[in-house]
Amino acid sequence: MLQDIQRAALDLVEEQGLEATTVGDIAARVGVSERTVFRYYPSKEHALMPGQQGLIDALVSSESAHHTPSGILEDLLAVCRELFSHEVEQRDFRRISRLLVQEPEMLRVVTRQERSLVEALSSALVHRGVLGTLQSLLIAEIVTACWRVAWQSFARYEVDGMDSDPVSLFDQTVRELGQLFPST
Amino acid sequence: MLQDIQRAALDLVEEQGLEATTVGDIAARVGVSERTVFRYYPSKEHALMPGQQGLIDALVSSESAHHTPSGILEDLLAVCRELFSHEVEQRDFRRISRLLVQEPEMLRVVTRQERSLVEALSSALVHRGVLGTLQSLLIAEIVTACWRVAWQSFARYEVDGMDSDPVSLFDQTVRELGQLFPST
DNA sequence: ATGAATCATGTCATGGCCTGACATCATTTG
DNA sequence: CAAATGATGTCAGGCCATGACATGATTCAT
Repeated sequence: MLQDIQRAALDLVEEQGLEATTVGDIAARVGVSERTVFRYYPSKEHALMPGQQGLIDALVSSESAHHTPSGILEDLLAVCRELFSHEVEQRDFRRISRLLVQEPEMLRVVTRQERSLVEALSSALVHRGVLGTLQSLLIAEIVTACWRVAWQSFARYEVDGMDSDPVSLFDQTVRELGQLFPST
Repeated sequence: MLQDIQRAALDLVEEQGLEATTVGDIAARVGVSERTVFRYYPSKEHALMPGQQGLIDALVSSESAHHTPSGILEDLLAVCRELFSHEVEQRDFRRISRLLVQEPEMLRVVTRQERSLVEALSSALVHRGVLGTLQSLLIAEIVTACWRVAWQSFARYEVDGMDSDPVSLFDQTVRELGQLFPST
């Protein structure tokens, strides 16, 4: 049912656009009542976007042998890289990616939901006891930003019909990030 | 009127919390109709948060003598640093800062609005012709993240009743950021 | 000063999102 | 078989947001 609703939601947004798609439409498409949609998803946004719980879990539960901010960041980005390559295989990841570009509002939905990621990750980092609050917050923001930028780049390629290797796209993002801070 | 509404909105959120404060409450407090509130602000969120148009304008219109990604980032962060110190002088900046910590949902409001900043800045950077799309996007995300982290840190100090120098807080954020990418 | 145009505001209606309360039906379980 | 459980529908209501239109004030040209 969860998937039925999400599929219907994505179908409808592709057909009619985001703004024109109401929860009632989605419910009707699935053949359930509007109320039922809200039983499965806390909001219309969540029905459209599966959320990043997998990413959150992976990052929060990841271990790091390093004890420096830069080492920890590196490990977290490695986790992202790994997960990103798997995500692409998910059935609806590409559809959502295309919507990210075609419906600007979708990116806001994503960004809003990613707050949970930043909050969970930063507090998990603080909890490890190695990093300060500011460092943890900063790292969580950077990791999230990387994920979003890589994803958005991937999405652009998808829409343009170009084939792209998600992993190398992620690597490129991280590489560009590193180049922003030259070794002086 | 713009300020009247915002003040009333902030007053009410401080008194009753964010969730309990309706647009009707705000309108009643100011003595206008609900409809009028929406004439001045496109949404309840905007009434609470003045938006970052000043920051957007400053960043987008800033000039940079540098032609490397790292140089441009450095200049953009300098603009932020400058603006940040001014923002703190604004009458309601501290109030909003406190709400950022006390009402978690407020941070989501901010984050959502900051999408405009990322979009405007990244497309402005692309337009300068020096940076690629991915680089521009990445820089815009980093700049925004820095602003948010510095602001959030400032807000935490505010709530804890500690005095803090916003500029040195911003500097610290940038410094920590740099340390995430060790010169190898 | 007058009449028209403009502007700010209010009122009303509507639609979409979301939640709580309760009824209903099917499934499971003892 | 009967009770408990769970999934779903129905209904009511509140809040956010927008469009259409009326009204009163202000401005401005004559």
